[in-house]
Amino acid sequence: MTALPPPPEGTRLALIEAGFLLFGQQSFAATSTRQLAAHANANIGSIAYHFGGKEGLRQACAEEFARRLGTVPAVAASSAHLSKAEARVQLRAIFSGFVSFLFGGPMAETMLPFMLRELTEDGPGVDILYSRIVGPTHVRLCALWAAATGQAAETDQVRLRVFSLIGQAFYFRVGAPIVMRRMAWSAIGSSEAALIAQTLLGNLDAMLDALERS
Amino acid sequence: MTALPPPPEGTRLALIEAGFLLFGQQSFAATSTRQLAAHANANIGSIAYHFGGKEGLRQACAEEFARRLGTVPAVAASSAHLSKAEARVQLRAIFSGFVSFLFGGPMAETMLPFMLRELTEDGPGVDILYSRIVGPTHVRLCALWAAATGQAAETDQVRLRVFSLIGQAFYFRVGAPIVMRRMAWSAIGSSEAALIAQTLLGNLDAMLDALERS
DNA sequence: GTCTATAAACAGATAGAC
DNA sequence: GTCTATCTGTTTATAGAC
Repeated sequence: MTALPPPPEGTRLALIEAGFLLFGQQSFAATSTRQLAAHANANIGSIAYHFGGKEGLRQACAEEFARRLGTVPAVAASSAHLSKAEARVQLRAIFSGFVSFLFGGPMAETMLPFMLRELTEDGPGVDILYSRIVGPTHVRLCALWAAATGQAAETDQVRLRVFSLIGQAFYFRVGAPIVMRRMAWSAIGSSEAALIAQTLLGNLDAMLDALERS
Repeated sequence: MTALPPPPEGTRLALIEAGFLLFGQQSFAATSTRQLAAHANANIGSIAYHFGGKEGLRQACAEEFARRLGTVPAVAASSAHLSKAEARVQLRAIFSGFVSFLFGGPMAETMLPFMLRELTEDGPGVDILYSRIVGPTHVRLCALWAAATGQAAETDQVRLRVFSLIGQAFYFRVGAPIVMRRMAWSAIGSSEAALIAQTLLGNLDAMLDALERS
């Protein structure tokens, strides 16, 4: 078993936290090393010392993001011998947890905006996120979907269906500024997140029902 | 009837096109006025002359985006007296058109990345996009949804359901780097877009069926 | 390992010739 | 309307004291 990297501490950690916050809020390009150092109560030179430069800090943020996500209790590892009903229950639970993670999870505040930026800027975080988190998790979700519907897991159809499921939740996060206007919400707190989750779980049931009937 | 603003021409147009391309690809902050001028085959001073500065060019890009979207044949204006079946047909057509727009439309190449950036950077384009395009269109979609399901249109439930529908398509665009890896696609062309549309139209039917049965 | 001073490049805005 | 030269400020990276 390979040793996991140790969590960062001290100035190094403070700079990474500043990176999550500022890169996420303002984008990578718009954030200056002076701002980063100020938020971390460090000096400008410390960025070069610890990470080699601004780009190195970005990389370190992406790796720390993946490291922390890796410590979250993963979705059920095995779904080979689940009944349809059991698989549906698990899917609902995972999906519901995903919505909570997006809108209220402990990492949602700063780390998630950072990763959303990496995605839209096609930064180095995308590779790390996909290979360590999204890829493996998507495979497991496809297996669960297959167990819940009786379809074969590794088909384009199932993969796309699972992405469409994730996308519904994801949009409410990325498109939050738009959604909030239309819903006349001033923020998306726990009660708004509950409404969203309710809508999306309804969709999940509708999709599963439709596939079971056919 | 208020006169519509005339389409921009010449250097002004060239700068706006450069803005779509570069702001969309690199973000607003990462794009320099020199780059913009070079892509437009203009000089640096022309940005100040035509738009007052870099921020003014961004605003002009957002306005031009909305102006062009406004020339696209709008979704059916009236849906008051549609049967459930007719409303479903219209919803399917609009939704299918939305997927085509996202992945193959003439504006998809440069203007859409620009607006996605505006969304994640919460730029001035969001206001313009919402008030002129998204807001009115969402209202009409809710009316169609209501006609197709028998629900009342202007409820939180219907509004969120319609957003969840849009979000499915939207995700495939924003999360394209992720999706392409998992699907082993090198690009999302028309055949991949057709697969996505097929998946999402299946979801739409499943949702409508579920609501009709209840 | 921390911090400061400085260098070299680059930014956006502007004044003014044409 | 177009283009150039320049001003002023800021950027990242680095060298070197502590």
